[in-house]
Amino acid sequence: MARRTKQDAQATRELLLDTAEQVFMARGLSRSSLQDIAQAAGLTRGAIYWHFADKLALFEAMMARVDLPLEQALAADTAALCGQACDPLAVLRSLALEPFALMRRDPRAQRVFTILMHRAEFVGELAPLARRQDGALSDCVQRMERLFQAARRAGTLAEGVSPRIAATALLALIDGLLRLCTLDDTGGAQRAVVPAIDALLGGLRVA
Amino acid sequence: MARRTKQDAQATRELLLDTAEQVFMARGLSRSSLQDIAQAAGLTRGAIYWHFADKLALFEAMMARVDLPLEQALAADTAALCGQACDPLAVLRSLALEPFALMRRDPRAQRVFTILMHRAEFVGELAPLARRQDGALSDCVQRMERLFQAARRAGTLAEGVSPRIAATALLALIDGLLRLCTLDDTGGAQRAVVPAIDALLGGLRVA
DNA sequence: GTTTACATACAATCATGCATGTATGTCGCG
DNA sequence: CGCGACATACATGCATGATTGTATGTAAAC
Repeated sequence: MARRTKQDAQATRELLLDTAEQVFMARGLSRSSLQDIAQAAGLTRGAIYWHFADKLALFEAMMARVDLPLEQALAADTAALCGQACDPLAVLRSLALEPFALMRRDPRAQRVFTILMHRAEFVGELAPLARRQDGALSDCVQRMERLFQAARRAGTLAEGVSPRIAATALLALIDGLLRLCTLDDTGGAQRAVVPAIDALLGGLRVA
Repeated sequence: MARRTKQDAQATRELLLDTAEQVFMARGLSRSSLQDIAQAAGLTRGAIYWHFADKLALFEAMMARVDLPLEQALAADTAALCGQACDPLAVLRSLALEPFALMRRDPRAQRVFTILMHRAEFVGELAPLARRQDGALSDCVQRMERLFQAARRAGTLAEGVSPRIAATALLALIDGLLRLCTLDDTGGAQRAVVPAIDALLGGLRVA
């Protein structure tokens, strides 16, 4: 095959990313060779090495397609809801539900979440990615912590629990629910998302 | 080197399992070669192939050292606490805290949990292991679901939420907390364990 | 004509599984 | 109680396949 136009090349890049998603999902990150991905895409490794430096760069690009929109959506939501000066716990509820809404409306996000949760070993060469992921997590905790602080000032957060602890608890619940949702395909876990988050926030609210 | 006595061989086996734990922890399951493990243990691959069929069998044996005691502890706890006919939600609280207690008192369990959560891709040849893990999980959910049913009969479970949903929510929280605890070494997540579980159970209790 | 967007070819590195070597424990036998 | 004979608990060596990175070829776009 020969050279295509720039749009074609961009389409090839997206095809590689889409295919990588599915191959990573099916065989796991480490067991997926670049040969597997290229073949599944109907191309050769040459195409991959043209568009990406190596497997790590390919994986990073794949994550970026989902991570960045999610973080933007979270930031936008926070700003919009905080502007209305409503109950901070209500804002937290919306934020907590956002990743699950994203998963439902975007199968690409669902695949990437599944890969992150169950199909990758974040160690060695992937350690920097893990640290970036951790950074996003602690950012998330900090944002939620501020909202819990606001709830404390508004008098809606229970006495005994610190905002930091509350934020960590909520993050853990979201993480666990995401793990369960990406684990079982029956959708049994999805039905527990809203009740679980409501129960936790209810338990964190003043009696 | 030459043949050792049977106790020596057993010690070698344990040494290989201990070493595998640390190597898997450091480099991840797929990036750890049997050569790595043997060398770290001061032995050769021959020793590994003598004691275990392959890497999968080694990994399975490593998990069994932690999984089986945990499940036994959980079953024993359930029986003991249920025998006292106290509040089912209190029993659930004890059960939920058990894995974290195990992690604190057994660094081996902590390493294995970390490997399970962050250092392995449960797909392909590891899929049967994932399914066994899922089985244990759904067993856990069923056990918790029965306790929530008891709470419903005792009138302590909130009206709106089904026992199944409540059990799934609690499992998700435990899973997420375990993930956070095995992720950060600062111990910040550990301080959130008890408040988080109490908050969720509080939110699931009648007002 | 030059650059782009790939395909193809090649060399090097590993990890695995197995086959074989080997020294020592263990046990039966006289 | 000594002494083969066999089994055990590894170490070593080798063949094979898989994967990676890179170097080079090539046809079309610009």
